[in-house]
Amino acid sequence: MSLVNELRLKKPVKLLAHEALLSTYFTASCLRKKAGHFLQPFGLTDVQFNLMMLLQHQAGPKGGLAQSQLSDMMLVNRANITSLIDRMEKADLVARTSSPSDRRSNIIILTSYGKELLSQIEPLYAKEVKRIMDVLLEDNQKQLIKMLEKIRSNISEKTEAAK
Amino acid sequence: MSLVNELRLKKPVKLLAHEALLSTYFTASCLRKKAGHFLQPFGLTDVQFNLMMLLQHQAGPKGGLAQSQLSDMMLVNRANITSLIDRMEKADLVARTSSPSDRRSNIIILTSYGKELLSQIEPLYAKEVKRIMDVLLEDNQKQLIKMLEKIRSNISEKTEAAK
DNA sequence: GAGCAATAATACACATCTTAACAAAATTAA
DNA sequence: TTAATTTTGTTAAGATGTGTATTATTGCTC
Repeated sequence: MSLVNELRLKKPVKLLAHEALLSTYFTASCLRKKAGHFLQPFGLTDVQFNLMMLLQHQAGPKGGLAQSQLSDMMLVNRANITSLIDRMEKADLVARTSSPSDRRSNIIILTSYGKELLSQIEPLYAKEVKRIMDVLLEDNQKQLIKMLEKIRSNISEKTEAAK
Repeated sequence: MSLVNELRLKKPVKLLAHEALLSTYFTASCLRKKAGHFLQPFGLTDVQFNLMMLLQHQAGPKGGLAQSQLSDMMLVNRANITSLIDRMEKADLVARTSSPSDRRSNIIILTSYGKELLSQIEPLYAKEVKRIMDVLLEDNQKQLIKMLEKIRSNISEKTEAAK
């Protein structure tokens, strides 16, 4: 089913480039919604899960990531991370620890509950991601990644949020 | 530059399918940010602009679209449209009119200011969309659209928000 | 070393999104 | 036709996103 049908549009999108943009936009929206529903039974949002995955797989040797690193890796504003960590700390998913080398910086780590919960969800999540993406052959997935990369490289403000 | 570099990740994404998902997600995020910055000088957000485009190009013969139609076309919840229209009405971009055939329904139309503003922005917007997407050949854009369509078709809850 | 610019986190105001609960109106069914 | 169901829009609570301003620290420069 095409975008026009899925969105119940009455008329086709005139500009191919615009349809490509809208497709990207709405596909991401669908993926986020799907992730949200998948994670709801575990009491997590997609954003919270992504943050926990970063802590699990991208943390340095000492463990944990600074809030500024998290905002870079999630392409969101720093201000955003503050309230996100507030909520996740309240839910005992992560904890703020102080950095020995920089007193301005908070190093965020997974709590034992956070680790436990993540280890429970992650294999199921990976399986579902594979299921969804495996409508495309591996080569096509690689091609998709390349094409999206080209598009991003052509947007001047791609790192704007990392400020 | 690859996703891993753009997000300053320390380690590669292990699962190809997951990288494809994240690529889609972050590319959409970049496109939205770009649109937001492009529209800021005109006093519009990307969401408001998209809604105005729908009113301009998807309205029925009588002109205007019901809030429920807008929520379908934007893949967002109905509750969302209420406050969005509130803000846009306050900014004199659109107006609520009553439907002659259904007293529950509001038909949303562009104000003359909204029309004027849109006609000013639209050609510039189209030009910029073309500029961004034309890093891909037409055939590649079509292929991208097809691949994303396949992915969406494989997500069970793709129309969930249209409820 | 003193002063200044950059960086990390926070606070605030506001836009956008979700779900759930509600009232009013339209539609379907018995 | 009456009753049950569905649809439309609104409200409220809460999560996520933006930009701007502020505070505390760090690092650079002279």
